[in-house]
Amino acid sequence: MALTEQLPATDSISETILAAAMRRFEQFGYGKTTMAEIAGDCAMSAANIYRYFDNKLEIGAQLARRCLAGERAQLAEIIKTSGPVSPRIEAFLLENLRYTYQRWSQQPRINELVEAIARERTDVVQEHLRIKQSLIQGLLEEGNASGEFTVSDVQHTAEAILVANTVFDVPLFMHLHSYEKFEFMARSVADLILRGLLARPPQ
Amino acid sequence: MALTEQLPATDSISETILAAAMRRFEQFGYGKTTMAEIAGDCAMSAANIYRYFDNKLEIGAQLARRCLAGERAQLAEIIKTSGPVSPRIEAFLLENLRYTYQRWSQQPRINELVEAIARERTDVVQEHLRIKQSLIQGLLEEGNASGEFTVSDVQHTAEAILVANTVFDVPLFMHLHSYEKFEFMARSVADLILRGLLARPPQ
DNA sequence: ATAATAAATATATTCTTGATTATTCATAAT
DNA sequence: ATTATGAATAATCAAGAATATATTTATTAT
Repeated sequence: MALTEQLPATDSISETILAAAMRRFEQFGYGKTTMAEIAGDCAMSAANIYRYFDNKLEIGAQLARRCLAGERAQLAEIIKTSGPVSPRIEAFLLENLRYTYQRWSQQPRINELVEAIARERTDVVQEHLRIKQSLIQGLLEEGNASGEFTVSDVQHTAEAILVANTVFDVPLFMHLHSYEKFEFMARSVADLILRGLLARPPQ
Repeated sequence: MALTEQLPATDSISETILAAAMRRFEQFGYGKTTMAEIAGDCAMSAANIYRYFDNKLEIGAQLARRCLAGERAQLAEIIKTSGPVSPRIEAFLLENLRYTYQRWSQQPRINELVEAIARERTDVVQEHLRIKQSLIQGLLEEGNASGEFTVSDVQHTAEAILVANTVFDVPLFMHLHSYEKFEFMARSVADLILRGLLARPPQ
């Protein structure tokens, strides 16, 4: 299984538009940025943007996709180290939390973008979750192969692990606790799950 | 540990007001119900309600507390059966989901009340979670006593179980999947957790 | 043909203002 | 004293006009 995903081919004008939009979204937010402003930054008319993107939401969706792909690249980086799988699963889940929290607290504008997309472009988020699930699935398979785990249904187990970590994945919850508290809870959940995954000696 | 909670002492006029408010909230929702209407139903002036409740939100909070207490009573009912603890934990988590889903789909008005309270009276929800956690804690202790589990830190484990089930507890997520899908996922998560809780034979 | 635009239209947002409603208070009834 | 109210005030909501913005279309330039 390839851990590095393929990016779609890109043409230069689309890229220019995306870059301009990203700068605006970062600084002023998705809602406050107008098509005219993005166009102005690219020295073109607003109408011309529509030759490259269906609409504003599609620009947002493409940027959100990249943002989420970056997050997954970071996660993929973490788990591709060698050694036992358990600590890598824990590291994966903790990194996932770290990313959610820091985007929520440090990049509220980007977060606003991601939330808007989550609301109106469910497909983007679902793709993200699907790929994250496949990353976990890979880890489970690796653990099975090495004898560390004996997971019979890697697909549904990976899904369950993801679902159990929902609270660490949704910015909406981040205001409820301090980062330290969340980190503690994520460790607890990870440990709880890992205890169940570890292979048992035949009874 | 007492499984039945103590309700606060109540006087009759407060009860009349609460009952009228509940009928209105059920039928028309929290937002659309006015203090004047509640007062009218009780044949009193709106001003008089303020002799019994601080404000409208407090009426909503008290009703929400009762609603959540009813939910917990149902959960307590389920887990007080005898026999092995594992299936009772699973039943607890499934019942928790069932309650969330059916309130979301069948009683949208009541749900609106609970959501308003969740937003503006965090304390009510936190108390609910605290007591649910203590219910799970009781199960873990029971499992430890019977030798079914070997859980070293029942408090934090109970918290982790609750946190891992967040998605089944928040109405906001209910639109994402069918009930059947949620039920399947809740089973997966429960099984994942239970595998880790079960006592291992000494290695 | 392709790329781009200005002008036209449709959609969404903001703002204003009037009405509704929550809450308080001074006063009356018991 | 206690219970209750009508009237006053403050806060919120809702409807609609005005504005701003997204998107489409007809046209121009290359």
